[in-house]
Amino acid sequence: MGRNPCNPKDSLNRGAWTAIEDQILTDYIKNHGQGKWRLLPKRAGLNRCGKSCRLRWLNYLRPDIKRGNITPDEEDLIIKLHNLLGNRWSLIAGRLPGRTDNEIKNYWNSHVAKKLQKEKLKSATTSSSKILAAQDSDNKVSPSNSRVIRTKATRCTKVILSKQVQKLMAAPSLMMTHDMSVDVRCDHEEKMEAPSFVNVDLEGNTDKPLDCKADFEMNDGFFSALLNMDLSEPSCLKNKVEEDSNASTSDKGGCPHLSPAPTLDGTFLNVSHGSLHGFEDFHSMSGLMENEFHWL
DNA sequence: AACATAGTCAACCGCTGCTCA
DNA sequence: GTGAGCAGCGGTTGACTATGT
Repeated sequence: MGRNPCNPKDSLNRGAWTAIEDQILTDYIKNHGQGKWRLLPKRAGLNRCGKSCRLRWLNYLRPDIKRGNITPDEEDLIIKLHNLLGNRWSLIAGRLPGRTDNEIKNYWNSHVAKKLQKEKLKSATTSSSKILAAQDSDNKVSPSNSRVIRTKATRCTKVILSKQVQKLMAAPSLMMTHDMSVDVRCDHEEKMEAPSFVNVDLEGNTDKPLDCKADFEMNDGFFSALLNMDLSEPSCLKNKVEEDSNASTSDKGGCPHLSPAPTLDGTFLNVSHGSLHGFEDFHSMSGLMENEFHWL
């Protein structure tokens, strides 16, 4: 299935790129743009496979690449993002301008992982930290306990909504704003008249009561709010029902507010004005995504 | 100086998911 | 609905460099 674009038997150049090859590739992409990587080597006159060209450009030659030491701020962000996203290096890199997934992956493996391991060892030796270390260890052993959200792509994909969710969507506390648009499509299309799309208005009202499939499109504001959450701050994860109901639009900083929403297995997702509302905690959000919503 | 070991990072490999015919 | 072609992702490898003995 379109595999093996770089056949080792081909007499293509392999290994480190020369300055001349770099120049040829850079010139070609400047003139013709990137993409069509398979055709690029032939057209540019490079004796490389397209995959290799793509990698070289994305990880090394791109003009917007920031090279050099990872700053402490960046490292802090990498750790937070890794805590949230796991080994989704591409997603993590997307939040660090100028950094590539390969660079972050390498940095993680050679610096951060070891550093964290050392810290863990150190803390494990002190009696007061033993419990925390054990909890951390448990999280690693059991993915189901992890706070890592198993998203799979930079854009959100199909979501299956059950009848239960349909009912919840009719609840006024699920607010679909400009930050999150939803197309809901019925799974039982054959029983329905065309068009098969179900309208969901800003109040969450729907006109079809069946199991549905939705396309979620979340903009940067939504995702930023998610990523900017301080996961170490328990107050971010507690329900602030009264506070939120009184001042739902007075967000300051990255700690999302919560709304008194109905629950799916005790959880609910609410999105409003670029902030993220309504998580009981991240366990529940993981549960929401993995069980009721099919993110994977 | 010579060798061994550890660390770093560019590049490769195999796979998945998306698009399109 | 199916399969080919492709881009992109994450894990791994291996060349190179730095440091220690």
